[in-house]
Amino acid sequence: MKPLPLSSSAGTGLAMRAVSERFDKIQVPAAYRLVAEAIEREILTGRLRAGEAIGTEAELGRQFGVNRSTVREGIRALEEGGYVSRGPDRRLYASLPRYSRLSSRMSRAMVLHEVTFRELYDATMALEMASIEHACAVITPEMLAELAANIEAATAAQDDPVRLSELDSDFHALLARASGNRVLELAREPAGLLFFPTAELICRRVPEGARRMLEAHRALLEALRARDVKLATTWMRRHLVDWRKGFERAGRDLDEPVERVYARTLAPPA
Amino acid sequence: MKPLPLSSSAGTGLAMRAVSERFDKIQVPAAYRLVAEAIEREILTGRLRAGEAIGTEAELGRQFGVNRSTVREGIRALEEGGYVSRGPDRRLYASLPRYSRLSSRMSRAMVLHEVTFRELYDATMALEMASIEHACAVITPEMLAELAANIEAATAAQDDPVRLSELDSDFHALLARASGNRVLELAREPAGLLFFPTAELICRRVPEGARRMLEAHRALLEALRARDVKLATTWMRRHLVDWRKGFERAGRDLDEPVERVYARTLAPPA
DNA sequence: ACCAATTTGTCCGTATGTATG
DNA sequence: TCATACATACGGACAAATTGG
Repeated sequence: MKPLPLSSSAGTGLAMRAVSERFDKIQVPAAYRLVAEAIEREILTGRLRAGEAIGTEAELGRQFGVNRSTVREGIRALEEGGYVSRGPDRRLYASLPRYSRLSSRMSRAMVLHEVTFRELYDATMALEMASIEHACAVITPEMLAELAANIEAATAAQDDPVRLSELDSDFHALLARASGNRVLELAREPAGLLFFPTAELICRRVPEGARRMLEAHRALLEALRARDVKLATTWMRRHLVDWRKGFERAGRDLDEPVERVYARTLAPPA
Repeated sequence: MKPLPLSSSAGTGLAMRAVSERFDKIQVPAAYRLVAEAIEREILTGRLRAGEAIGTEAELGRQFGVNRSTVREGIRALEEGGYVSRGPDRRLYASLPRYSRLSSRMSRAMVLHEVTFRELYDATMALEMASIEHACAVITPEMLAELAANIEAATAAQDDPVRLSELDSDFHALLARASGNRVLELAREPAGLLFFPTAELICRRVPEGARRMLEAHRALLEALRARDVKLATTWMRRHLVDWRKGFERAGRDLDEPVERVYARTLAPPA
């Protein structure tokens, strides 16, 4: 059994090479991969726009000069990547990879790599602070209304930990969206998908958990309304420190790795 | 041509449904997808560990009771997701999704969604500040040595913008790794893949660009050696503000969307 | 160094179910 | 209702690469 080269790959590819070997082993790309790359390239360059029909499998096979089975293999890869999808009529359409899909993949990868709650906590702290800071500057009345609706729903669901943790996730997702920064929104999502569901655990184990969470959310909303960055960031920090205290009071250790269990519940694979 | 439902999906799925329709349309999952999910589940739950052999296509077909072509389609999807990969012997092995793969896909998605350099800049600011802050606390002599080596290489390559921007990317990737927080490392990577390559442009257009970049990197390294958080964060902020000035002096506008061009050069779809 | 077995990559032909007109 | 077009899946076939004797 040969060890797979699972190169973690940070840093531009400077692969070590034995000096005795002058050339890399030549490898012919598989036909199905060439098909996939050709179609992907059309989308990446914009020649194929999202929503446009790709063509039938048979036609693609004819164009590429390969068998239909080969086309199908390429299609499967593209489908997984989110670059093509099937319409209601089962035909092929070009499509843009959806954020949510990518985020949940990242989350699952983090679970498999056994990241700890501490890593999750520290990263979330940085990302949520940035979100609220930017949101303060650019938040719209519509987003304020959505946040208020979220808080209202949470107030009504104070005794339902499951629902409450869902609403907590949503609240912070809304905040990120309110920041008007999609890069930030995207960056925080994978961690958020693992972090915020723990609110359920905390609400179950810590009596005042739900109350403190709601109190923080209300304060955050008020600070946003007043566009008071200082106040908002203070409350966000307090909110997250609260989470940490609750997590530990629930008998958990920050240095535990995130459980595999989450990987299953995450994103029912399409 | 029907509009594809590209649901952006923030907020827990509360899909609108016409009241007249009592049931969702029933849909049978495709066989190849069941194959893929079955194998993916084995890996997610840990029953199949990374590096373990999956079995031959023919054998899988026999076990699942489907045709080999169907197995192959499922394999293609899993391959794209990073859950299985081919060994040097072309056999199938379970595998963990690699960060770099996921990151570059995120980057490409951001390009396709036409995020702006401003979004990239603001997010990078937050993420790099957090990285350097944590790195200050936990950096190891080994990582300090790697950073020093990077700076040395950059000093030697002062007149080569391409090489210089590669080294800039690497420097910040190393910083993130030095933070000891893989969640943070992962969160910053997609933005980093788009942000730091712009150093090439800046070095070409702004005469003092390379010098200032190196100066900042050296100062960051010194601050890390001294474990001086205050100094380190100050320099990081200065470094990024410098980037912004350089970007604008190069005649670019922060509110431009990131070019499609990048999507092509990004991550040759291995 | 040669050979046999195994396995992948690709291709072909066909049957079936379903959606559209 | 019928006919067409298409995706899904199956079975079989062969060349090339790899492995193991």
